[in-house]
Amino acid sequence: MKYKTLKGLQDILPPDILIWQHIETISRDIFKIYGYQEIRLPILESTDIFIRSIGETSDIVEKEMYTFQDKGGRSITLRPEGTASFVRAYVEHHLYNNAVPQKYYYMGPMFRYERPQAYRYRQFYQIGAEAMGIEDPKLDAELISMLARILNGAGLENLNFEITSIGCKHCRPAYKNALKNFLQSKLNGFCGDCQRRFEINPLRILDCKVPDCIASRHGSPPVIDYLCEECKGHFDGLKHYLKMLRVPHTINPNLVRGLDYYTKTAFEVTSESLGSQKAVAAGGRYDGLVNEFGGPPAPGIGFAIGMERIVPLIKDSLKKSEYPDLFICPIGPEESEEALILAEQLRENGLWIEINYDKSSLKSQMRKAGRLGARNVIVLGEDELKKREVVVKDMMSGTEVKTSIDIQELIKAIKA
RNA sequence: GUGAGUGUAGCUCAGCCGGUUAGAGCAUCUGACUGUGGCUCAGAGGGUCGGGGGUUCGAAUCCCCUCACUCACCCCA
Repeated sequence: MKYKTLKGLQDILPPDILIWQHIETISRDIFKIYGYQEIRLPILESTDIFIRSIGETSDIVEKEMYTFQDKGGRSITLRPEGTASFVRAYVEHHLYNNAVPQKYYYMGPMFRYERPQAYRYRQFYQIGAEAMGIEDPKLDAELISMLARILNGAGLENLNFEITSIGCKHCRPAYKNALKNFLQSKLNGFCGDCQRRFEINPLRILDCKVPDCIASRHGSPPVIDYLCEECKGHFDGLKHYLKMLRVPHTINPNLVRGLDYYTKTAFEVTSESLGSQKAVAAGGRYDGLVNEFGGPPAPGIGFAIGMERIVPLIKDSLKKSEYPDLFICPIGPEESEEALILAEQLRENGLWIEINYDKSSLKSQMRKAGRLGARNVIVLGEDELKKREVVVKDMMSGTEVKTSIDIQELIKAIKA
């Protein structure tokens, strides 16, 4: 085969697309009742937008971005995530001047140059939400509740909601130091990756799955003990409100985010039904990012759902296609033209009509109608045109009803 | 970037201790039934056996290289 999709990219075809549409519809419905409005952002951005927000030493920036030069010599990057572009737009259009909270959602493709794997693609789709301008943890709780509502509404079950607080620019450095002090002496007991992490991002050691590392880090100081007054209060508030709203969740102090801009609240939703890439959605608060982009010190919080990771968790029963209301079998060339006209007239009334285009035996036309799953069939022959009468055959029951060739009469017979 | 596994028809796969023209099921198309589908039966189309090289009288089968896909590490939605 000569041409195929690039590595890590995929075509999404029927009937799978029906599940995608289902998820999108549910999401839009729920965003609406929470007051989130859609925004559409460019897929390309200036490279420094991502470096600035995601962090220079993050894996995404270091080795996963699709970056190239445009014809003007500018460095351009296909967005690896949505929040950076969103914040750029938020500042660029002064959206912070709108009444708070400002709430937006988006759906679209993201790109990361990674080795493809189950549920991990180089072009992948996210549904994201961002809520701006409110610091109160009630908003955090509400956002997480909305996320739960979307995922449950889409038909997902057995999800784990994990939350934590990773502190802010005031308390995180102290924690990082405490953690490094604790790990320093035991460094030899850790895997090579963790030894590297010790320098780059020691928090990530908490997330390592190597048994020796889990043992070696046992007894390490939890982030939560190092939160400053403000962060602690915020986290306590979040826990309280989540409980109040009955959003099932667990506290996971080892939860680590790969992006630099997160502050305070961080959360992740996982499913045990997936492979090793089991995070179906994740998000957190980013109170410093807008300011970083040249806007006012506006707080923000958001999440992103990974489409490819929730699609396989949704029942195949939703893949049931719809079927044509009527298939028209013309017998000769004259009838064939008549069928073309009749089909258009019926479509005016919102019916899905299929006709047979080439000349083939009635047998073969019927077979085609059956294969398409057409609800009804009519045969157009010399007799029918002469008498202006057709027989509408119900393909499920096999029953036949004689009807005059009149649009309203036909519709009545088809819908019966 | 690292490791392992898999590449034969549109799909799922058999064939792989080398041996004529490479098979099955499903799917597609046609006919039996000149104007009525599904069931049944008969038939047809569809293959560079991932690609290249080597061993051999002879390679889908054995060896080497390569490419692609898959899963896992890493990382993350």
